Amino acid sequence: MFTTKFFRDKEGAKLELHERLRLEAAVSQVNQIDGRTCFVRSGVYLEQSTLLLEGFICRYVDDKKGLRQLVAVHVPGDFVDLHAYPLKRLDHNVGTMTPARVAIVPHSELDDMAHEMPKFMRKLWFSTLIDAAIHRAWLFRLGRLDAVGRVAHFLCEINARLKAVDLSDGARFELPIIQSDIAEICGLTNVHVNRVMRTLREENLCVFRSSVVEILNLQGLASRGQFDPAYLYISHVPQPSQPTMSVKI
Amino acid sequence: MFTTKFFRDKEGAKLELHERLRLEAAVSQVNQIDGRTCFVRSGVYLEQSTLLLEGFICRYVDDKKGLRQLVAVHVPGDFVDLHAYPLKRLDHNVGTMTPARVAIVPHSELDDMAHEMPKFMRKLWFSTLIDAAIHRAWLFRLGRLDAVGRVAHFLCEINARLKAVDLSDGARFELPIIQSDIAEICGLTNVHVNRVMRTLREENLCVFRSSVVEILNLQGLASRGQFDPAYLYISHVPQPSQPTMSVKI
DNA sequence: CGAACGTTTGAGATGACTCAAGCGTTGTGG
DNA sequence: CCACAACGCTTGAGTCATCTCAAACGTTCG
Repeated sequence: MFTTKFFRDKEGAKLELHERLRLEAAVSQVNQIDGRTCFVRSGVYLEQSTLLLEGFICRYVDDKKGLRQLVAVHVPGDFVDLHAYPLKRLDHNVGTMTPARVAIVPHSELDDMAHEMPKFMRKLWFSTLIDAAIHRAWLFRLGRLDAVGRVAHFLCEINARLKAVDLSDGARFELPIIQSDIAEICGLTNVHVNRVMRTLREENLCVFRSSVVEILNLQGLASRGQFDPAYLYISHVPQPSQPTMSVKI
Repeated sequence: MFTTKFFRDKEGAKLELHERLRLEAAVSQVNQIDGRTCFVRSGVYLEQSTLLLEGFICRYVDDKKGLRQLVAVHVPGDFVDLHAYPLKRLDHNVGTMTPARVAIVPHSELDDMAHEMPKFMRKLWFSTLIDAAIHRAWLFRLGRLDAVGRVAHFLCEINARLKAVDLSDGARFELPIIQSDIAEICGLTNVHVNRVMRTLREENLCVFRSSVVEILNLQGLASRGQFDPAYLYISHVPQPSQPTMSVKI
């Protein structure tokens, strides 16, 4: 089933079975895409959106020197460019980070579903708002955290999101990306990301080797990255057993 | 009329007159709020949203030292926390930057409008997606620009947004905020923002004094901040140069 | 007039960057 | 099956942007 991961564990907005089935039926095709391939260009008119089934996809903006800033990373179950349904043209590019399997949903099908199931539309809207909430967490990360904190925050986020779709056991998961990807996510250079990873290793917080992330001290890593998963709106997340660090303001 | 500025000039999603009138009718009250006041706290259950009529409002996240990262700035005409309609609880705080006049719209009214005018709901969705697009531009700003670029980018954005609601003549506008606000927006210290403002002044790009921004060289400022207004989805903005066609990243 | 607040400037510290080189792994073609 | 190229990781040394701390200055307002 294509949609088993979509909206899994979303607080207050789970999909009904009939919604899930209708969405399944709306899938026009399933594609395999090579790794590191851009498949949606900024500014192009779109009539379909992409549900990610397997692999990792990112959204990014190019600067004038050709460097990239990633603005989102997507994990299986994410409706990657659902916002293209109302927007029609995106302000950024979308590409795979790894080989990926995706399900294509034509916007015309979403139109039909909007008539049939207005409540479902609300849930799709909700889904795009979670992406926006993640953007805000990323803004906090870039604006207020130092290099180690940024990487720690990112790893905590991905761990939480992968756990929600059973792709992390809560402390260990596959993440087939390279250090320069993390640099493009965290607004750092790849050289510095390398030093950050060493720091995380030396502080026994986290190890990232051969595409596997192993979190050795989840609470410590979360504290280092000031990570609070509330913005992910995942059900049953034990609320931030807050890092016990009272700090004088 | 409360809604004259809302969705003004939005590309491909202008409001019909009857939609505008219905929204007017949905306003339950109009409030005046003091400057620098938080009026929506992160995590609190909400049953209404806020349309900004006059003044400036921001959304922000606190870090553990009590420092703030602004994640959005709103200008008159913005439906500030419309995303609270589907989300119900926000992941951030909302507060005024200046004294502000706001119109309150109960979510129950939006429910009614959803039944009466499904197309209007689509436009509200669209509106929240523009906020997300702005988040992405801010991510680019923080991740890829240096201090001068960040401030330049921000000033270009505010200029463009204020111009769309007739609060900038395209080069000069009131912005009653202080340098530390810009610091909290751009992920810098207020001391450094001060030096950046001097640089912009010395390079004859822009002057910011007594709450007035005067852009002396719009093109130069945009170039310094790598600003491309496409993400604002404003009608009749001269479209940017389009992307290249290579596919492999 | 004085207090509060915001701006400006200086000097020194530091975190992240740049450039450069070496190392390890993987995949491939001779 | 080895050699080598390509790629990613690691480390070092020097530079630079931004931060921190500190002080002075300007403006507003009670």
